[in-house]
Amino acid sequence: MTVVSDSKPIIWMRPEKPARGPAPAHSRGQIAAVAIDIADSEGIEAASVRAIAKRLGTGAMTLYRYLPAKEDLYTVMIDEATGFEPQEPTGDLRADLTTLALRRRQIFLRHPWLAPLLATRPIMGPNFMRGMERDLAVLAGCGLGMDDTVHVLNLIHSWVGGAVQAELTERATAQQSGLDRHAWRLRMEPYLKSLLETGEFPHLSQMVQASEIGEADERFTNGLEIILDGIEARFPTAAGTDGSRRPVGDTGGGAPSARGANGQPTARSSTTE
Amino acid sequence: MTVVSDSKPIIWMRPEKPARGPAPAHSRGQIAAVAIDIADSEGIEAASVRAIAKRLGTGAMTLYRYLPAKEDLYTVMIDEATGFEPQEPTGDLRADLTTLALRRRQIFLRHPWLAPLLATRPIMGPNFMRGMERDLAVLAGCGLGMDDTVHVLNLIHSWVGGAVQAELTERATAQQSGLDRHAWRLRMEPYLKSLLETGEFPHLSQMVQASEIGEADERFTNGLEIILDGIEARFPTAAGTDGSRRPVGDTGGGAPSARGANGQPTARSSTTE
DNA sequence: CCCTCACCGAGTACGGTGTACGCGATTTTA
DNA sequence: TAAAATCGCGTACACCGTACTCGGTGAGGG
Repeated sequence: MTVVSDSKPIIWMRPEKPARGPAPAHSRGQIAAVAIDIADSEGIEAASVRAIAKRLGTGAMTLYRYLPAKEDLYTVMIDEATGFEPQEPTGDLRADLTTLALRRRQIFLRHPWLAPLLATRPIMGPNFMRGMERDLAVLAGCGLGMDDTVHVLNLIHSWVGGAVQAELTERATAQQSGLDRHAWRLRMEPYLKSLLETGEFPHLSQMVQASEIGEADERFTNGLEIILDGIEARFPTAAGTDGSRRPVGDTGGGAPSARGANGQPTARSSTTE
Repeated sequence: MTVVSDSKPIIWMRPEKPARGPAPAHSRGQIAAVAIDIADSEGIEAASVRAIAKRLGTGAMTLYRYLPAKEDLYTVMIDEATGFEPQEPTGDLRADLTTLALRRRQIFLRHPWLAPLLATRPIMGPNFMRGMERDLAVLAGCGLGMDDTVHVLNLIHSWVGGAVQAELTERATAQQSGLDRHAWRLRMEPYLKSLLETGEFPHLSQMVQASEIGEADERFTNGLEIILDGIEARFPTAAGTDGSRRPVGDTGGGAPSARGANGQPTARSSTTE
C-alpha cells in the first residue's frame, strides 16, 4: 500500500519547540506580530519576508524555519489579529448579535488587511475556532436551534464582511486623498464632470449633489438594525416575540413583506395591485 | 507659477485612438478580454503582464502603450467584466431588489476574481457607473426617495459582496478539494479531530455533525429574503406596506430589542408549528 | 563525558513579477 | 518631403517568494 502520510501537516500541528537542536531565536507569534505591525502601518504588501526579517534583525531565509510558506504567515497573522474575546450571552438575540457584529467590525477596522485576507481563504486557526464556538454558544444562549444559529451567523458574518470591506475601501480612498487630496480631485474631477455632463446619469448626479451619506459608524449600525429586524422577524426567540415561527426558505406564501417594522398595527396591504 | 496639471488623467479619459502615429495593433478592451479569460480560468495572479502579452503574441512592454500600470489593467478588467444590462423597474421593491441582487451575484460567480478586486478599490468605470445609475433608477421607480435609495442600495451591495465572497471561498476550497480531495482531508482531519477532542468546542462539533448547511443558491436567497423583510419594513413603498414610516437610525426608542419583531396581531402565522 | 545528529541561522541563487528607458520603424501632419 | 508623434518591444532593474546549501550549536544516548 502506498503510504500517503507524507502530506505535510497543517501549520497548527507543527510543534513550536524542537526536540533536539538549539532553541529557536524567534517564534511564530513574534514573527506574526511583526508582520501585523508592518501590515497595519504600511499595508499588507509591505509585509514581505525580507522586510519582516530585517525588522527582526535576521536573515530572510530564517523565517522559513518557522513558517514553511508565505501562505502560512498569512494564516498565522489572521489568527493572531483575530484574537479572542469572550462574550456572555445575555439571552437577548438582538443585543447579542449587535455586540458580536460591532466587535467583528472593530477588529476589521483595526487591521485593514484582515478582511480581504480572511474573505479569500478557509480559516481554521485556534483563535478563529474559539471565536466561532463563542458565537455559536451566544446564539444558542438566545434560544436558537442549531440550524437557525448557523443561518443567522452566516448572515451576520457575510454582512459585516461586506459592509466593512466597503467602508475600508472608502477610508483608504479618503486617506490617500488626504495626503494627495489635491491630486486626487484633480484627476477625478474632469472625468466625473464629463460623465455627468452627458446627461446619461440623472440619478447619479442628483445623488452626488443631494444626498448626505452620513458617518460610517452610523451607516453600519443602521444597516445592522435593518438586518436584525429581518432576523428577529423570522427567528423569534424567548426574549422577543410571539411563538409564530416561519422557517428559513419560506417567504411567507404570496405576501412577502409581512411586518410593520416596529410594533405598528401592520395594517398590511402588501403588494397589492 | 507651478503648473500642477501634469497629474496624469484617469485611464478613462485617455483617448483610445492616437492622433498621429501608426494605428495600434490592439485595444484596451481586447487586452482586458484576454486578461479576464486568463483570470477566469487560471486565477487572477496568472494574469501577469507577460502572460497576457504572450497570448496576444506580442511583447510584454507593448501593453504599457495601452495601460500605464497594472492597476489600470485591473480597472479595465473590472469594468469590462461588470458589463451592463438594463433593468426595468417593476415598481415592486422586493422583486426589483431581488433581481438586482441575483444578477450581481451571477456576475461575481462568473468571475471569481471580480469580488475581491472590486471590494478593495474605488470604481468609477463607465459600465460600473451605468450600473449604478440603473440601480438608482430602479429604486426611484419603486417610490423611494434619494436618501433611502442610497441606504438601501448600500445595504444590498454590501450584503451581496460579503455573501458571494464567502460563497466563492467555500467553492474554491471545495474544488481544490475536488482535485486534491484526499490530500485535503488528510491534512485537515487530524487537526480538526485534535481540536474537537479537547472538548472546548461543544457547539462546533455539534454543528459539524448535525447541521445541514444547504446549497449555496438557497442560502443566498434565504439571506436575501431576511434582509428584504427588514428593508420593506423600514422603507415602505407604494407597492408595499402601510404608510407608517420610521426614519433611518431610529431603532424605535431606547430599548434596543424592545419591539415585537412582527406586529403581534398579524394573524398570519404561516407555517406555524 | 563526549559523540552524534537534529536542528538552527543565513548566504546564494533562481524564476517570477511590475515597469523605466531607449531605440528603430511607422504613420500623419505641415 | 521633413518633422513630429506614436507604435512595438528588447534590455535592464528592483523586488518578490523560496529551494538548496552550508557551517555552527546544543541536547540525548552511549
